Amino acid sequence: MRIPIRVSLDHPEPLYHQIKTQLRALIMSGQLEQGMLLPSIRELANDLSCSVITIRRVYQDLENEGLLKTRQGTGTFVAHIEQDEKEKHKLEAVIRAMEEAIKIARQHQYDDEEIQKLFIQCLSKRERED
Amino acid sequence: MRIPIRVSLDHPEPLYHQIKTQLRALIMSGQLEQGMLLPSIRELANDLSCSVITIRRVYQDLENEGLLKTRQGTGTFVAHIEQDEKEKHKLEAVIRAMEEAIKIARQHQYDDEEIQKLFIQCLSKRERED
DNA sequence: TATACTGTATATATCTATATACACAGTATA
DNA sequence: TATACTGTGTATATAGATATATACAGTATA
Repeated sequence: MRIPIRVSLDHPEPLYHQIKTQLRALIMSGQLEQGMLLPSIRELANDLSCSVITIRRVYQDLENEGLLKTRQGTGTFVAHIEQDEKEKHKLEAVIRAMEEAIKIARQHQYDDEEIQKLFIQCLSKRERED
Repeated sequence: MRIPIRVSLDHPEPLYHQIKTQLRALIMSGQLEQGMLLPSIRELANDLSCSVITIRRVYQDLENEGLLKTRQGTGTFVAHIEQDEKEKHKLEAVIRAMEEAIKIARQHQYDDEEIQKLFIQCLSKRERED
């Protein structure tokens, strides 16, 4: 299976962090099921055009968080996570992102009415992913 | 004058980039007027509990963008920027932040209706800044 | 038991952030 | 008008984080 992760190099956020955040989202949202075998570090590194070491760091970090199980020579698997924990993570991640957007809008002196209007515009013009 | 900039160390975004983005917002939103003398690099570094070099990099980067003018021995000043350019930057920055939030919400399998509802909730519960 | 796949460890380059020492501009005052 | 002082930005050297290539070790299986 091909993992739908997108990274951007001109982003200020470190590469390993972008990948880690997106992979965590895929697991916590249930798009990757418990027990599933992930692509090998080499395969994913090749997909994302980055180094094997970067992917390894991501897998290792997520294993330390309890989201993955890795066995040398065999591969890396999605661990079991309680449904409660998944729901909690999802909501927190989304709210954090929204509060960040609101913070930036307010920094630019937009008032709440304008912010809401702009957001609904952004939401309705759905762009395609290629 | 004290510049209202907030940084967080546990953020994945580099320090100089956080500061640069916020200072740019203050200039582009008109909160810092043309010709205004900014705090010295030492003063701002002390305010934000970071190194003088980090602030220097921010001032230098923004000077290269044409937002600041700096004179050795004298200080760093806000440059003149066309109103059109300011408006353009403001809108782009805010829309970028909102699209990022929407992207994350969709990654977590929220549908547009839920996203809008959550956003309005976040917007209405205005938290105080200390 | 080859061999081709997994993850792992070591060494190197670049980016981020810092401390320290230096050079330039303005101002008070002897 | 010298001169000392305080403020400004600037340059060099160092430590840590991030990303890489390359070589190493464990596991499955033909």
